[in-house]
Amino acid sequence: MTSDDLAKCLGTNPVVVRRSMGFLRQAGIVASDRGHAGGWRITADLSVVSLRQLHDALGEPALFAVGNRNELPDCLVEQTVNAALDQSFAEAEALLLKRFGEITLADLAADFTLRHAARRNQKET
Amino acid sequence: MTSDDLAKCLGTNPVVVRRSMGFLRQAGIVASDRGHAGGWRITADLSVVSLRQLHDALGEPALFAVGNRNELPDCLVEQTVNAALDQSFAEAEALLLKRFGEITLADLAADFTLRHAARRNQKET
DNA sequence: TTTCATGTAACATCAATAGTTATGATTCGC
DNA sequence: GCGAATCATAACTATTGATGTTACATGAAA
Repeated sequence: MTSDDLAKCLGTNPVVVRRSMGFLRQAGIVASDRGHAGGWRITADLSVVSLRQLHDALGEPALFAVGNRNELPDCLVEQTVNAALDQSFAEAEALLLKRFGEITLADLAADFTLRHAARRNQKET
Repeated sequence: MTSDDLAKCLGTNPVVVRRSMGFLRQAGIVASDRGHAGGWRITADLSVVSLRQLHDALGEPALFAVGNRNELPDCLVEQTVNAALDQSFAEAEALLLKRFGEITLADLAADFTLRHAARRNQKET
């Protein structure tokens, strides 16, 4: 599939698609071919690639909307609050990454198939 | 304490302080006095106010850095991905809010006291 | 009545993300 | 080989949300 077509599906720009797909290529999940009839291909086994791997491949972007203003503040109040929040966020992050690790692209494909069939049935009724 | 003094401590602007403190006042956690010798007072019992309550009082701002582009997309792929992520995020959010509910301002005050004593000892040595 | 505060609206700034344009490099079909 | 299709990438622009600022009104105390 070309970046142009993907961009249309995603409602965005082909360059934006290439930016993200480039990371997935570095991780060996997809490959790209230049020139005529080129575009993107999935190279990995869907049952092996987890959401966790995609997250890692995309540079482990921040999961939480908030974070410490300073990692090592002089202010003792700030240190105290940071410590309390760090602990809670670390637990939540660990759980989130664990769940991401349990969901593979094959799982999503299977769920998609169910949804697809359900929609088709609905149309026939 | 005045908004001006708080702003200096926080390295920000007094109006920004008032914006946030206004929410805490609505929740009954602090009170403000105008005029001479006015400013902000804590009105709640420190052992009763949890981080969860602060979070709620401040309007339950988003905890996660990512979210669904559309809540109810037509696209079946998007629906599939949303469902998978929603589940994981819901679990992580529940855990996070639970932890926030377990931490009170009194807990933070106690931890601060320890850190304060530790710093003092370090200076004496 | 002057001074010190908060309350609040309106505006400005900043940073991060997303989007765009432009150009170069590669591949395939003819 | 030539030209069209496609990715690669740098540079620039636009958008958005959070934050910061200014200005002015209101209220309370000395």
